[in-house]
Amino acid sequence: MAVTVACRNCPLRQQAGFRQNSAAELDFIEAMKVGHIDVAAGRAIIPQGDAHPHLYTLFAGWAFRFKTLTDGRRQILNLLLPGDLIGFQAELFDAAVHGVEALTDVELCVFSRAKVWELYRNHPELAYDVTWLTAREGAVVDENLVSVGRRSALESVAMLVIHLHKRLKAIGAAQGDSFEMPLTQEHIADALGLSLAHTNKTMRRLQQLGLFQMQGRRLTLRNGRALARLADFYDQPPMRRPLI
Amino acid sequence: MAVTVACRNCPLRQQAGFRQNSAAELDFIEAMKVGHIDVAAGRAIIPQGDAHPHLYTLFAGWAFRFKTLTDGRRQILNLLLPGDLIGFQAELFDAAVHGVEALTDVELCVFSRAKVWELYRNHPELAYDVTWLTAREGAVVDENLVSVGRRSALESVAMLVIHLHKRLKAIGAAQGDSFEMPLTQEHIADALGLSLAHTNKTMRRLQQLGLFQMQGRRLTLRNGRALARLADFYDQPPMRRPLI
DNA sequence: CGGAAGTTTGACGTGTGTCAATACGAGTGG
DNA sequence: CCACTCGTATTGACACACGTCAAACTTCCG
Repeated sequence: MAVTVACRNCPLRQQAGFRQNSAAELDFIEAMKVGHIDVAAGRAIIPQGDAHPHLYTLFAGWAFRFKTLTDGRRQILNLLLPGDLIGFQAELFDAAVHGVEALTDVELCVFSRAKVWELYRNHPELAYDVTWLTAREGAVVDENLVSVGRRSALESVAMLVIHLHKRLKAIGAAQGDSFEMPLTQEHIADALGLSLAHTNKTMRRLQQLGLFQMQGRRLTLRNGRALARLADFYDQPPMRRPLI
Repeated sequence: MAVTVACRNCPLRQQAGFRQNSAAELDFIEAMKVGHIDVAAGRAIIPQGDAHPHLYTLFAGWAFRFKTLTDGRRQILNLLLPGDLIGFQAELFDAAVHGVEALTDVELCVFSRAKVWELYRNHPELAYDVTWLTAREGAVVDENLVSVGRRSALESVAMLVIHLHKRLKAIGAAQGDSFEMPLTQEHIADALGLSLAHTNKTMRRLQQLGLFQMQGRRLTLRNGRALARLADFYDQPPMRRPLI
């Protein structure tokens, strides 16, 4: 069960990589927040095609955005981690053109759609943050698109592992070179545009090569350098909000 | 040569799908605009990895965002058409993590990065538009990712053709069922994650099936319904800005 | 006319998909 | 504590969509 905390004391804000908000902003955020809900692993947060979604922030757990074709083929667009915004595209457009599903049990902060405009009018710093978060999500999708389109299966999985590790480190959810890994091989396949069987063989090979290791649901990097070389991943400096 | 027009008279604004701006907004936009430049087809608008890019609006012509791996493999992330914003991610992050290249000869409106913050502070409607444009670009990338990851070559090309036609119609750049098509088969291959040879065979096949036709650089839809069925494309209502 | 850029085609190889069987691990109920 | 079950992981045999390579052809343009 979630222990509801005032936004000003939100543990996410303590993390490096989160901007310090002013008192006025925190007041507004708390006024805009209308609830805090739990969603069980595997349940929909926003059904694909839904017309009147809410606006959320992912407080705890993992989720993912996806699209499915009518015959059932599914593409995972990107993974959502604590601190990510959910449902803003649906706010902007008429209906959600993608679905969002909880990957683990998840806690969401619910915000009032009605106050979005007030946010833009009275809190430009927050408006800027919203744009920033939207663009950052886009950058993640871009990177995934390169994997799916131009990397081999081996390279794609290497990229996924190293990229995940980097994101988790940034929010303090990695322990050194290892982290909790709730993704099923089917999720990985759907994220990378691969089949389940081939995903399995590829992960197996990367582990035999000594690049990483899985013990239960915990993934440990064994040779980050080699993974990065394989994935053609040169670390960017972490993304910072430039204004403010 | 471009005939520079005051933003208030910008022909793009006449198109359906563009929001009406207030006089104050138009004043601000004109003050923020610092130039109007031409870029020849094939030249870089923003080099991949550049640190201090400008902020642009695509006024005329086509461009595309892309990423390349160090060994030269290239993935086109999405196509940019008149009215699209260019260089905003680079404004938000430390450096452009992707490149932008002119596909045809292109005209760009150049805007002052220094005034972005003023835009957010004094013109929330415009700030909202910026977020909206960012999210809409994301939606296009999402759709492309589904093609690359989960559609066959035949389906992907069908999707590209029909999606392009839809976007061009929305900005008045299509003539009925046909439009000017500056993409080279190599561009299409790089956008869809295919090889050049296979892209050619696939396009050839779709034409033999009577789904579309190319005469020189002009593409004409011959059976939009069948294309849509192949691509599993159900038309969404056009995206509208909800506020204001 | 010559050359560069783009398109088309064919022969051939392979990375990845498909299908199907088996093994594993964690719950659940007897 | 043992079946049983269900989701997940693993593996092998086989097929095919797509990649690679290479050559010719077509268009355009300086």
